[in-house]
Amino acid sequence: MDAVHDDQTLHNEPPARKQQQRSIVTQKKLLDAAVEAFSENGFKGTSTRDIAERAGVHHPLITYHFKNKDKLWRAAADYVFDACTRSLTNSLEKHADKNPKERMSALIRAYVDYARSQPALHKVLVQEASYPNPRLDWLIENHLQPIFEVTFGMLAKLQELGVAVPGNPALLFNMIRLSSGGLLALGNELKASSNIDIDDPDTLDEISDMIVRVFLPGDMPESAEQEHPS
Amino acid sequence: MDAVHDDQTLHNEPPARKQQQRSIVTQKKLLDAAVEAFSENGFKGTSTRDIAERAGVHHPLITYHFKNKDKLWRAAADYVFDACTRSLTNSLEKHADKNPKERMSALIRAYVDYARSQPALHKVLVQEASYPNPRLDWLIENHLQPIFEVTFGMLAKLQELGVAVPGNPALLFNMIRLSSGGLLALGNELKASSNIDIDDPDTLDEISDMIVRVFLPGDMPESAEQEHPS
DNA sequence: CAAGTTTTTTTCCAATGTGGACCAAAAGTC
DNA sequence: GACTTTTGGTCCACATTGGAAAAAAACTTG
Repeated sequence: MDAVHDDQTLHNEPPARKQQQRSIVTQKKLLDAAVEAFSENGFKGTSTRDIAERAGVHHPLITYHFKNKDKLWRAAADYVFDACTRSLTNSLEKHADKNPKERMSALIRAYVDYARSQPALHKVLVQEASYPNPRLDWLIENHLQPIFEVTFGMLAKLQELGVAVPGNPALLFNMIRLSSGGLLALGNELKASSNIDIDDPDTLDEISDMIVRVFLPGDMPESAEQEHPS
Repeated sequence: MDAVHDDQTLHNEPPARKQQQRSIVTQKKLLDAAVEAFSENGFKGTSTRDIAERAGVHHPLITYHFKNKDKLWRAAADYVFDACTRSLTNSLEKHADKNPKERMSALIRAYVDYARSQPALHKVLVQEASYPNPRLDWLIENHLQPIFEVTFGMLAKLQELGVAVPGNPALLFNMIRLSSGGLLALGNELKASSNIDIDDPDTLDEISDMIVRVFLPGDMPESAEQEHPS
């Protein structure tokens, strides 16, 4: 009777019957619309009706599928950040045999690509970090913290090797994150103010290349070139 | 009868009498409140009543002083961006006799300091750049374009001198801008996610130092050390 | 196909937020 | 003391808000 209690969203009671295909489609449409709307207008500035309209769906379906606005926001955040984490993890696995600099370069590239396909990643964060609020805490605990810790370590290692610029690795990490995510979130502005077109695939190459060149200027030392998969 | 027609806001008819002190105070209170509210919740997500409440002022005074919400937004943007431009211009004048690298370093420092005192600078931009809209165009034309052009030139020069990292100067400029402005806009998040406290004055030093170290890694060549004030 | 379940549609609501108008009182200016 | 600027208090017509409820439709499963 209530999709909120399905496996897809909450795990209370096992559904007597499996979720229908059209239900999955509506949920996805709603999530996409929610991400778009929330990233444009923030949590407070977005109405559930606006989301439903963007999704091309009757608005009471939000109540049906996600219970309420807050839970919809969380589902939308999961949707975006889980995909991001998957994409980053994927890159790490794919380049597990490469040296640390190449691994980090690939990670940056993966992040840039994802931020391009989903600029909401950065926008939602700026929106929620604007003032202390429970959604921000939730976001940090559930999505940011895990990725950050891994990346801090990688960066610190690269600093030891003389590849990454020295200084507080946390600061370094956030500068990298903001340079890439921010550029792609400001797409509309950059085109008009700086003649940068993030829709041009070459621009993406240019961005990730420059980030690597700027933040990881050193070459890998010979000794560490081959071993050190840890 | 209508403060909107005063010199302070629009320049239609000269006021028969000079603006009263308390009027200036309320305008300032409203502008501060507007900046805060707009940067937190975006244009759409902010109500004039919310602004009036933050300012501790009866909401019809907004109509009186600024005519409507849109004009209030523009006045608030002027308020923030004019101060920023003043601060940057000031830094440039103050270091007019220094060499290009030192001049740019000081400029970055001035920007970091201003972004700290007014995180709305960055937030408002991300808010408005979220989707094409007339306020964004207005912002670019009236506030961003002028500063950008000057800075592009300075950066290109520094690239020629081998001080700044090579690559599209516009991209470089925006990365610098995002690294600094973004870090300070994400203050709430950074404290919780990365243990970075932007309220600590040392952190500000650390940030501007790292930006210089990262984006302007080269030393000034001997030859250009002394001359080249142009 | 028929019973039972999931999903969607339609309609409704009560609350409150919306930007803005209006005018009388108060405070300031000349 | 005449006049103007600024503020306080009130009101409005209306749109939007998140959400409830019930009936209709679509689908699944036996």
